[in-house]
Amino acid sequence: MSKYAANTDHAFLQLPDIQLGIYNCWDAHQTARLVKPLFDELEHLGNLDYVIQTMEPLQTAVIDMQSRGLLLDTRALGTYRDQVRDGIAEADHTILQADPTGELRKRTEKYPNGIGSPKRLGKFLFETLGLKTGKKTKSGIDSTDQESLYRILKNLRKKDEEHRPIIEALFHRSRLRTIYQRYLALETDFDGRVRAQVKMYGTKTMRFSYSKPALQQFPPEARHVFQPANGYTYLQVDYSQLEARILAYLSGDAPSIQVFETSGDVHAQNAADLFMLPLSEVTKAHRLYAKTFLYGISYGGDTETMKTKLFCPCKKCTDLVPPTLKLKRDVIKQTSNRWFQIHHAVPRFQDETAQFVRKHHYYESPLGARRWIAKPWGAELGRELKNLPMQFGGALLMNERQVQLSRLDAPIILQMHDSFLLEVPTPELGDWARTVREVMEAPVDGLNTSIPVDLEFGRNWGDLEKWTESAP
DNA sequence: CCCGTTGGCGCA
DNA sequence: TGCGCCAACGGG
Repeated sequence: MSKYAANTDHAFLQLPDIQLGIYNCWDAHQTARLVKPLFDELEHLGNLDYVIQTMEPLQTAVIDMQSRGLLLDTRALGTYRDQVRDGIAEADHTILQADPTGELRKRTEKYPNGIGSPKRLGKFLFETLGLKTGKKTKSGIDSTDQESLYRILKNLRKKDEEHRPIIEALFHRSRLRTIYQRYLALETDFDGRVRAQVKMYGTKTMRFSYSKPALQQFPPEARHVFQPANGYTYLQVDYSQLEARILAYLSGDAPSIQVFETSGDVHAQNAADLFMLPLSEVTKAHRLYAKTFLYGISYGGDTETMKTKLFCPCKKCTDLVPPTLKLKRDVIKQTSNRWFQIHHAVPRFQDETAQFVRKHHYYESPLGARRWIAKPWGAELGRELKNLPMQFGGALLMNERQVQLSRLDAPIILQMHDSFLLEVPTPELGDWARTVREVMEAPVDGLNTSIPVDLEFGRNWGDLEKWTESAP
C-alpha cells in the first residue's frame, strides 16, 4: 500500500486545519486560473483537438484499467519462485565450487558471496582462473557483463575449456536473478490483485509507461503468474507489425505495402531480399535477423556498431533460444545496401521528416498530434527523428482505440505498446474478440489503411493460444 | 537504432 | 546522499 500513501510526516501537514483549508482554496483557485492559459497554449501548439478528443477521455479509461489490476496466482508464483531460487542456487554452486582460493565464497555485509560484485567476480575470472579478458568498462576494470562473457565463451582457449560451465552458469544466473528480485517481489492489494502505476503523460512519444511493477517489461517466462478470475478468460489482442506498417504507409514504401496488402510476412520478405533467397528457403534465423535489422538499421543504426540481442548460451537454454545468424561486417553492409535500394522511399521520408522538423521545430503526425522539439540539431536528434513517426504514431493510434474500447466498457487490464490484454467473462469471449477486432481494425485516418490484429486467449498470461472463430 | 523501468555502482 | 551512467529486461 505504500505506493498510494501520502507523506504524512511533512511539516506542512501539521498546520491547523483552518490554515490548510485556506491554502487548499487558494491552490484550487490558482489551478482554475491556469485552465484558460493552458488551453490557449494547447491551441497555439496545435494539440487542443487531440487533448480534448483523445487524452481527456483516455484519463478515465486509464483509471479504469489501473483499478482493475491483474489477479496474481499465488500458488503458481510460489512454485515458480522456488524454481527460480533453486536455479540461482545451482548456478551459484557451479561457480563457487570452482574457486580454489575460497575468495569468492566469502560473504560481506553487502553480498552473500562475491558473484554479485563485479570487482570480485573479475578477480576470480581473470586472475584466479586466468581467463582471457573480454573488454574493459569505462572505469578501466575488466568487464564481466553479458557481452564480455559472450566474447570469453567465443574465444575460449583449449586449456580453459573446463571453465565453460562456469561462464554458462554466470549467464544463466544473471537472468534468473533479474526475474527473481525485480519481477517476483510483487505487491498485491487486499483482493489479491496487482495494481501497477501507469504514467500516461511523460514519455517523449506518448507511449504509456508502467512502474511498480514495470508490467511492459515483464519477462515472458514469468507471465504465467497472472491469471483471470474464476469465470473469466484472458483475451490478448496485438497489432500485427504495428511500426513496420506505419513506416511503410507513411513513407509510401511500395514493396512493403505490397507485402502487407497481400497478407504477406514483411520480415520474411525482408529476409528473402537481404539474403537474395526465395521465400521458401528463408529460415527462422533469417527472419529474426531481418526483424532485428529493420528495427536497427532503418531507425538510424550503424552496420558497424549494431548489437544483436544476446541469448543465454548455456546447455539448459539451447532449446528455448531462437536460432541466430552470425554475419561478417561486410556482409551486413551489403545486406543493408540492398535493403535501402529496394526501400528507397524510406530514406527519402526520413530526410523529409528531418527537414520539416529543422524548419518548424515540431513533428506533425498524420495520426493526429504534434510533438514539439527543442533539442539542438545533431546526430542524436537525427536518429530520434528516424524513430519518432513510428513510435509516436503507434502510440497515438493505441490511445485513440483505447478510448473507443473504453466507451464500449471493454475490460482492458493492460496496455503493452501494440496490444491490449482484456479479462472477459468466459461466455463473452467470442463477442469481445469480434468487438475488439472491429474497433482496432477500423481504418486509420492518417494512414489510408487498416492494421490487422492477432487474437489470443487463455487461462494465464504466459500461456495464450491463437483465437479463431472456432475457438471456445 | 528508438522508447521505457529498475538495481547497482562510482562520483561529487 | 543525490545524481548520472551502466546493464539487464521488455516493446517496436
